[in-house]
Parts: sequence; structure tokens; C-alpha cells
Amino acid sequence: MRIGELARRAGVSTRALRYYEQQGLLPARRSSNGYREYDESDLKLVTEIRSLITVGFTLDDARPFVECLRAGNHAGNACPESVEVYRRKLAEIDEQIRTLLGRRAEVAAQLSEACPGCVLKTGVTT
Amino acid sequence: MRIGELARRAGVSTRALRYYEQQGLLPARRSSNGYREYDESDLKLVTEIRSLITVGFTLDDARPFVECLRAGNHAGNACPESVEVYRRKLAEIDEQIRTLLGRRAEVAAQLSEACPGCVLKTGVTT
DNA sequence: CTTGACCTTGACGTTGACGTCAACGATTAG
DNA sequence: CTAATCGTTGACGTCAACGTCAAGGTCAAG
Repeated sequence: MRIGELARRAGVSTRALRYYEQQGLLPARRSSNGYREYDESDLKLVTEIRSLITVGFTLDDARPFVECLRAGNHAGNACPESVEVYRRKLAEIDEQIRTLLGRRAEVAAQLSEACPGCVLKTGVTT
Repeated sequence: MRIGELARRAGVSTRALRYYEQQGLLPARRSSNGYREYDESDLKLVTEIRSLITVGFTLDDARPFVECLRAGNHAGNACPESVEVYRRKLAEIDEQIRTLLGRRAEVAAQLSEACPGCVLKTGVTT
């Protein structure tokens, strides 16, 4: 299939697909007229990339998963490099959550100081 | 005092101060030679801006606080506009925390699937 | 033949808060 | 007088993941 169809089926823009190729994540064969040619395995790659992106991974983070898939594995997380990225991202997310919780406490304290009673109206647990 | 001293005392770069001025957050008087001239109240403004920035506010978010201070109030959060920003930011932070918790669960699930037992090694509560 | 839908590469725009020159003027110490 | 240190106004660079033209090539249908 060509880039337009892959884009439609994967739910991304053609620009994104060309960008992925430029970043070395999605190499494309070319047909005689210069058009990029893709197959089902490429769709799988894009799907993997997208699902990683939606959980906050960067394209660089996605690289090991893509390479794992291209190496013939059934899943992108079947390789130790991918698992390592998972662990690193988990730590990053935990750090971000801690930072946000700290900020939330700061802002809530300031808010209650400036406007007592206001804080009661919101909450993470809500 | 001039821009260099204010920068040192506030712990920011002169570039940042000029940027704040450009954004209308820190208007500066000019001495006869064209140099920016600041006083203690300006230091207070910068301090306010910085403390807001460190809890994740944008310069635009900081605007009401700065205007509140310039209006003669003892604190930047003494005005209803500031309080409103606090509430909005609190909601934003809560939303971000929810998003991150969702991502954390996703990644943790993927990790445990790819490498059972790995998840046990980390945690937000740690 | 011509339209229209598809494809190509190249290159600039977006966002926030500055960093980092460049090229120049002002002030002060020696 | 001169160097050192400060100040000034542009204006481009940074970072990620594309969006959005521009200018053109390709191909099937009518």
C-alpha cells in the first residue's frame, strides 16, 4: 500500500509517516515511480509507535520497540532494551507525579491562604 | 538599581528580566542614559514571578499576580483574578496527575506483561 | 487532453521562556 | 587614553513532533 492508505488505516497524517521515516523508525521501500510502498508489518510498526506516543513516550523512546518488532519479534516489548525503556519511563512518570503532587500542595496551600475554603471544592480523588 | 544588580539579587538572568518587561510584566523606568532603573518593589515582582514559575505557572498565569502587586496590594494573591488562576491551575494540575496516573498504570501493566516481577521494584509511594 | 487524486522533496511555522551572539554606547578605574 | 565592565537593541537558536504551504511529478478516468 502507499502512504495515503497507511495513514488512513493507522489514523495518522502522511506528514507523520514521513517524519517517522526521517527519524529512522519507519524505513520504506520505493516503487519504480518513487512512491513509498508499505505492507502490513509497517502498519504494525506505526500502531506500536502510536500506542507508545499516547502513553507519553517520545519517538526516541519508541525506537527500541520498533527495532524489536523489525527484528522479527511478535511484540515490540519482547526485547530487553524495550523493557529497560519501560522501567526508565515508569521512573520518569513517578518522578513527574511526585513533582505534580508537590506543586498541587503548594498551590492548594496558597489558595487556602488567599481564599480560605476554596480548596475544598476540588481534589485529585474527585 | 540597574538590571545587573536586580538580576543577581533575584537570581535570574538579565535576559529574563528584559523578557518579562517585553511581556508587560515588569515595566522599567529609564535613567537619562537609557539604562533601566529598578527599585525594591521590582525585586518583589520578580520574586513573585519566579515563585509562580517554579510551581509550574506560565508567565501569562503570573500576570494577574503581578498586576495585583502593582496595584498596591501587599500580596499578589490578594486579588480575585489571582485566586481564579489558582483555582484553574489546581484543576489543571489535578488533570495532569490523573493523566499521569493513567499512563503509569498503562506502562506498569505493559511492563509486567513483558517482564513479570519488574514492576515490584518501583512505585509512587516509595 | 485534461482534470483530479495521489505522490514527491524542501522548507518555514508552531510553542514558551529564555540563551546566545552581534554590534554598539556609557561609565568608571587606573 | 584605554581597558574593563556595564548597559542597549535586535535577531537568530533551542526543543518535539509534526502542520502547512509551495512547486512539481504520476497515473487512472472521462
